[in-house]
Amino acid sequence: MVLPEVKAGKKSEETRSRILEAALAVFKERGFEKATMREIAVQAGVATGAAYYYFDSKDALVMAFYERSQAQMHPAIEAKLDHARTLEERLRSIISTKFEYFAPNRKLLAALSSHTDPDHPLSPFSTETAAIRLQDIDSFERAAKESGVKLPPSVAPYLGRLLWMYQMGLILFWVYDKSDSQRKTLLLYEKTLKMLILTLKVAAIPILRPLHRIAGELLAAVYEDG
Amino acid sequence: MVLPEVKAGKKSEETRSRILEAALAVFKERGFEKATMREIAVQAGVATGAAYYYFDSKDALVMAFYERSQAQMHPAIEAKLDHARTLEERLRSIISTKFEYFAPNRKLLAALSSHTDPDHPLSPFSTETAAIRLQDIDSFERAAKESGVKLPPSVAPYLGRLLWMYQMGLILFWVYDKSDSQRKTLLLYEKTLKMLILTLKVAAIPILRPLHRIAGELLAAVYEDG
DNA sequence: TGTTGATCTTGAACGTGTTCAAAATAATCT
DNA sequence: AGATTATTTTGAACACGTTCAAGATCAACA
Repeated sequence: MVLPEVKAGKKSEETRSRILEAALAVFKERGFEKATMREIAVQAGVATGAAYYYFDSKDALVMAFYERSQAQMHPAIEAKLDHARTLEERLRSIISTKFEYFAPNRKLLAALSSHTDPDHPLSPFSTETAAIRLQDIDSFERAAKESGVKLPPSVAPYLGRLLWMYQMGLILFWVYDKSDSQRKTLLLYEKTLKMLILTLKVAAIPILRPLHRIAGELLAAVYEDG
Repeated sequence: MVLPEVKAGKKSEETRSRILEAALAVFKERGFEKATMREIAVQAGVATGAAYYYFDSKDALVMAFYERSQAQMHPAIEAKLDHARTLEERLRSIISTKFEYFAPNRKLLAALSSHTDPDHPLSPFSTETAAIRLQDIDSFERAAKESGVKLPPSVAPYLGRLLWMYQMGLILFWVYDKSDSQRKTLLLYEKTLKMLILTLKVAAIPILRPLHRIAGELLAAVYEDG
């Protein structure tokens, strides 16, 4: 018995993607929570159980969307990173790509960011989303490294993860931003990015040394194994 | 028709609290998600529907626990604030009280912090939890004000809310902290508190002026109405 | 082609949170 | 007390996500 996802089959693959498309359509119409598996199945022209033959759960449908998104975004991000110069430009390459790509499905993204529990499959911190997360963190690491930003060795190793966290916070804010056209998020994005760059610039002044030391100790301990 | 919560009745009040106690017991035994309303009702010696006569939903049971906790913690916190001197001591008064009080129910707290959606009743950002949140923010404001910390007027008005956010982050980390005895949280608490105090101390140096300006603009815009 | 085994499809059934009409009980009024 | 109203209690029923045994379809091979 071969797992359906792995199989190269044609008909099967078509049914699977018909179910996924139906799901995304129903999610868009009703929102994730109000969407029912029965309606998704009907929309896809299959029995309820069929959806579960191709996807483990309702959550798994969102996960499939997330994985597909990442597969499309990641190469685009890597390409943009090639042509960016400053750290600011690099960070913008990553973050803006995500905003633009997810914009049509901003509300569906809530299903992916609404869970803080690292054990929940859809949490940004779960093992299920680990592959995507690590890929993203890599991009941030590359952005930082190649832009030649200088940081004390006690915090430098964590910069990729910290920048990923920063971006996650922006996205979270965005998902629930009720201001027109999410203008508050745009503001948060612009201002915090400026602050970040500025902070890195002044980070080297001697009076901030003790802060670096404590931050380094903290990061080492918190990230020690997980 | 008088709402049952408002009524001063004796028998009724007793049933209500028996249901709440049963709920907390079952939550503790099975965890919030695996606990069923039917088991809670049985444990309380009532029919399933009775739980819904006294509480709007399963979530509402957690909310009742949260409100009861706050009713007990808030006076304790205010009292401790009377005897604290430095800002650090004041912040410790608030935060440590919460950790100590919630420790026996740490995992149940996950039901309260697992939702980032401000529209979810149990979210720390929801209108349902607003009363508790505002009370807490008041404590932080008082702590900051009375300790005479000097901040530029562009960011000073937001200090209470920012400190509340900081504490919320600590609690969130704590709830999911899998290290033995949550030692990572303790570390995060100690180090970040030191960093916070240190940051406020050096905040006045001229080179950081631009950061204050941007931060002020950001906070004003983000908090403009909500 | 007929047979066998893998793949796919079905829809009934389960346990869940929740609702609600009906019944039981308590409180109030005449 | 008796009647009337308000409060409390019940448990069956609903819609949901999910499971699964049974059947239908397809692929490979003799």
